[in-house]
Amino acid sequence: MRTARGRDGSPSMVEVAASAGVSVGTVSNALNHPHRVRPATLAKVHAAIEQLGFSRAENRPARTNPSMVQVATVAGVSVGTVSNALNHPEQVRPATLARVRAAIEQLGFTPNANARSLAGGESRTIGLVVVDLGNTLFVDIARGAQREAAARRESLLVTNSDRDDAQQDAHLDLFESARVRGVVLAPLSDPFAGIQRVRRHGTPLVVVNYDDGRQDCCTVLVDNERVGYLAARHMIDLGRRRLAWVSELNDLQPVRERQAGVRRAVREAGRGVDLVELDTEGVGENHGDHVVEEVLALPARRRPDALVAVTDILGVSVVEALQGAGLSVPEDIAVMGCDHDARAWGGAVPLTTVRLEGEEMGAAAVRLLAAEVEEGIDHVHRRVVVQPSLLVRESSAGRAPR
Amino acid sequence: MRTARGRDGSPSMVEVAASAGVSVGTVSNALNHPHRVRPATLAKVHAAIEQLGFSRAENRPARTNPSMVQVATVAGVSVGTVSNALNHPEQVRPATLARVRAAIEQLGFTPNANARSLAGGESRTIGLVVVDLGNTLFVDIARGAQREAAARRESLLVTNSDRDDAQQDAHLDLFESARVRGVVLAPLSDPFAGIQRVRRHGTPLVVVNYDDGRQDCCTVLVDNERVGYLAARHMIDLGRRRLAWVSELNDLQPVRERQAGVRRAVREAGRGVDLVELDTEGVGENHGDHVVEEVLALPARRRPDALVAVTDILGVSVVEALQGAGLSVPEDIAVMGCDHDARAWGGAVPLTTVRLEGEEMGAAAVRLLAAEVEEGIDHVHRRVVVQPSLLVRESSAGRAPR
DNA sequence: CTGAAAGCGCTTACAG
DNA sequence: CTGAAAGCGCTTACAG
Repeated sequence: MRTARGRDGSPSMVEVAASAGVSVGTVSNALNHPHRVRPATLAKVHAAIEQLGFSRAENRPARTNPSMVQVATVAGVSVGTVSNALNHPEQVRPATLARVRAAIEQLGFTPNANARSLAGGESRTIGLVVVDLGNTLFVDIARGAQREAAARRESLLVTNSDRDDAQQDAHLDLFESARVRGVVLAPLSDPFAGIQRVRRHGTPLVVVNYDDGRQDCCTVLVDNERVGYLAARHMIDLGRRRLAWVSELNDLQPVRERQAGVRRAVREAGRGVDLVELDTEGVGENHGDHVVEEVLALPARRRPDALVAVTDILGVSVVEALQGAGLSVPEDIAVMGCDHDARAWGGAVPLTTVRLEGEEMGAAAVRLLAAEVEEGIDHVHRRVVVQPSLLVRESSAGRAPR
Repeated sequence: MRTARGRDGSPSMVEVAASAGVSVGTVSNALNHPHRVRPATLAKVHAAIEQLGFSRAENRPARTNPSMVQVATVAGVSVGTVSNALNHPEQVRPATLARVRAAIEQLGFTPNANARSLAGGESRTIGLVVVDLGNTLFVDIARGAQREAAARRESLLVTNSDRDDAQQDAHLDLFESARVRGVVLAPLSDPFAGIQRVRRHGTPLVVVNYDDGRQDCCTVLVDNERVGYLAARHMIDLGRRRLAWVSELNDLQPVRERQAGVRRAVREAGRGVDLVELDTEGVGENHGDHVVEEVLALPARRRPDALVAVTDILGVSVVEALQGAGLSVPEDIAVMGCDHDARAWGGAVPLTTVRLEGEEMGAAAVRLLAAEVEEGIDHVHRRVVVQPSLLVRESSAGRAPR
């Protein structure tokens, strides 16, 4: 078993505690708040400290990183050569390189990125400000951005604005003051102000998942029209003929676009396929109930045989309400959602959905950022539209034969 | 409507596109890949560019942040005074302060945090390395850490190691090279190597959600024994008498501890309450089926009336399997999970669970880090155990009367 | 291939 | 209360 020793081999508090026959917490108190410890115990602890030669100073070394000057001294070269060994090793004689690397290893040298960025005038980190890490889509975006950044030998730093505009601004400023190479923003609402905030400094910026229609910066978007189209088309392909679009009727861009896609699929299908649009007055976990009442109130021949919900959360809610009313899914009514939201994965009937490909979105954002950095003054903002994909599960297609 | 103009009022590509009657993409192509654009269109775009006085250089200003020297010049003071205005405003005469602030505002000055950290020798950002952002617990931890950091006027930067030790190491090094004030690590597995990696530089470090038993650093832990105890105790309080512990039988610390808590609750309940322990051979989405078969195979008088699953994911799986077998939850058998995992929120029957209080854990970690920074050489590592709490929902208590 | 020196944008004693 | 100057730890031309 490894024992808990300081790097110089001095005993740790764990060993003191063991030797004194008390808990580590008691040792801590004995050192910091001796009045909280009974005199007898205090004596035992001090005896153990004495015996083991324990010293707090050795136990927790002061924070100190060796600098390039020290590396240079140990290696017997100049600071410039250490820098070259780090950044342009091909320009350094192999023997020298070896000496420098040995010194780096020996001292445990970790370059100071702040000094590096200051002197070199560039940073290799990208900042990602995300509206809600509780939503799977944004975790996927972060994952994809991370992957693409790593492939380009850049680091990704994430920040969660948690649906708060003030935090979002603070995080944009944070990355600006860190002089990151660029910022990816997945905003809560119209990011106009945020964009200005970043761009007035000329910092490259990519906005993800929000189309402000202005093209002030590069953008990565979901083709939401296609989300709706894929969903409705799937139901039609399964032979369903009376579709219902289940959504809150609001003006949010993604909602409108998905609805348009559903309508197009129904239109393309021609006669024989109908569409009814049902308002849930909300997209929360319980908003399925209301819609299901509406569905059941319809005369049998007009009752839909397929429900497409605007989100997975809503879709799950609808499935539950249907089952609660004694209907079976998908036999009586097929149901699906949109988003591929992990919070909807636990349902009684696995929900068919349209997946948004967050990882691809995150990766595309980092690629756009890299392009903007490379192209410099010649850069022209682009928009990338990531295509969603259908994910068929039981709520539409039924249980696969085993 | 706001129009998309550069900060100097020059026209944007959007306006060029509108004026030429083409899409923004076409303008982009006309500028960057003229051969892709038909000559007639090209002419229209160039005419519009001519007419509007559009210039790419103005459209995307080169990246340039004003420095304190420029602020000082505009304000008519020295650089040191600007610095004081920023960091020790109480030491600056009000009139001077106002001039400096006006200059900062006018120039859009954002201090360079790298230079600041280098000169001042300290940073106000904390790094959080998290094992899996897809798991709600860690998102909650990040949220709590963020909140506590903000309250202390520090920034939190998050990194997702995505269950990959190599990434975890890379992220620890990243934060080390950024000379952050301290690091919070929620590790995948035994973090011994990672801890050494950070601590050899004396960087403050707090480990969350992993008890390595060595006390080399401050730690924030869940009381997993109590997780199990609360769960079993809840079932017993509801009048259930034949409990089953449903879990993969493995040696993971949290699993062992939760099991111990369940046993203690049953023991305390005395005669009349039994416990059977069922092995799921996995904790995935489908591992409930196997256990339910086992349950149904038991003679009626030994069949459990309450199942406690080690995780929510498993709990949801168990509920589904029971319902699939025609049993009702909680009437025939009450079920609950542990973790309060958002991925289990969509189930047909809302799952009773024991919540891990991730936000509190994240906040506690930042507090420990702050204490370590303040106490310096006198710091002694502490461990904070965060108490879980019971969250009662339908799967154990049934539907609340409406 | 290597070294000496300037400079990145700040903060912090220290004078005044 | 304000300014001049040193220095944080690097990178980058420029000499040699």
